[in-house]
Amino acid sequence: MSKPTSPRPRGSRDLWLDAALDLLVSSGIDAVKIMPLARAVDQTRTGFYWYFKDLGALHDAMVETWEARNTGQIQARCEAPAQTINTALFNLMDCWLDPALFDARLDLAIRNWARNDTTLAARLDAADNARIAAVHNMFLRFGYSREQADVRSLTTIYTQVGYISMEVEEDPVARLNRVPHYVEMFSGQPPTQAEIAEFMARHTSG
Amino acid sequence: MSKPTSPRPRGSRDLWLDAALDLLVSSGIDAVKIMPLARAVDQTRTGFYWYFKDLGALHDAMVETWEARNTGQIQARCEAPAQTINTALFNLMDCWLDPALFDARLDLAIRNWARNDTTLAARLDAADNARIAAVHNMFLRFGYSREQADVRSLTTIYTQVGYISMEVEEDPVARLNRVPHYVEMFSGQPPTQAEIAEFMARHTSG
DNA sequence: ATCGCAATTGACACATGTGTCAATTGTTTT
DNA sequence: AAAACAATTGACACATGTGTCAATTGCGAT
Repeated sequence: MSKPTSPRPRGSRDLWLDAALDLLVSSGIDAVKIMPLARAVDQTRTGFYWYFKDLGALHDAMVETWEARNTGQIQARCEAPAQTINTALFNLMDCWLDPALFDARLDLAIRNWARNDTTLAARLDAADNARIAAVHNMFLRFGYSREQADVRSLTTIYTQVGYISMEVEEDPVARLNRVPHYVEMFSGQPPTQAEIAEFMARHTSG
Repeated sequence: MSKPTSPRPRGSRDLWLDAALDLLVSSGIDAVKIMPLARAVDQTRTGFYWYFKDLGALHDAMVETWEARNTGQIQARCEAPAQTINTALFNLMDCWLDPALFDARLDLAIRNWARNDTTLAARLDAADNARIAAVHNMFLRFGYSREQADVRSLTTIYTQVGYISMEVEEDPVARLNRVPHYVEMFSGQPPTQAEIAEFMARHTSG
């Protein structure tokens, strides 16, 4: 009873930044304001200014976090060694299934934000082009023509962005079972039972 | 010289509504506020309340406009008579190329808005399901298995949403030329020269 | 011309948000 | 324990937004 109301623990830069990213994901950039943030982290509003110059500085930090977090993950997957195009595609599909490899919700939030922020839009555009190029090179590596690699890489990326954008909620098992069919569409060739089994094994751990 | 400053023409419900939709498309729902809107239409802020009860009433009117505008267009295209799956898919592709058939920018804006509005999200979800079902039925109609129709209809819709969502800007000719390749991926069968020619002819008017 | 309704207006009351600053409180370091 | 630095605080000044209301203006019908 000696502590009537707990004396408010100290803040930190990350306390604010993490809360800001959560808010961005759940409610969009327009909801990322200092007053609601202060309520969320149980700090005084003005304390914010100790860690950040102003709202803009917070925004910058958020974008940097996103870039740092998602950088190169897709590229790495596309460049991973693989015997066949289907194995390579299964490697890439890991990203869409494992939140640790790719934060889809943050990606969507950033995409929405970029719609009203031209400098961010440029950064996002560069990221998108890098992703498309990575998938494109993957198809080239397995002997597809430039034209074929064009359409197939675009479809692969568009499908993914569309899937995220629609915030599809489906049964995880049904979703997993559909992946081999997507792979078949993207490559134009049915994956072998061995390829499918290897992929499934990765995503059915205890 | 007897009119120093023009005496501000009268307003109307549509004057506000159209401006609101423009703002929604260009800057998102959070930018749709009465004061900026008043500036945009050169009216007094309070005049707004003559035509709408409050901001919420305007929002409702905006959603209704969207539903009225885009309703059934995709369904109609999917149900249009066609000899082959590829012809049917080309019919559907018309939507993605003709802004009069489908307002992609408005669709994206609504999708973003729905992310922070649960009742709108439900309406959008219903619209999405209707679209997927329409494409799904189209594949069934041409003899695809339920499983194949599943994956192919989803990929078709996801690709479209992804394309819109990424706000891709490409050369119209390159874009048009890619369509037959998309159709081939969606159906799994190369379209004939005649099918392609018929489609191209529709989109190469004087 | 004037009556009556449609449309517009400014003043008011209120809410939420930003950013600055001087004063104060907590925590280390010497 | 005192000095030095880190972190927090409330008061202040200001901006933008919402919604109500009574008064006024504009316009068409009689």
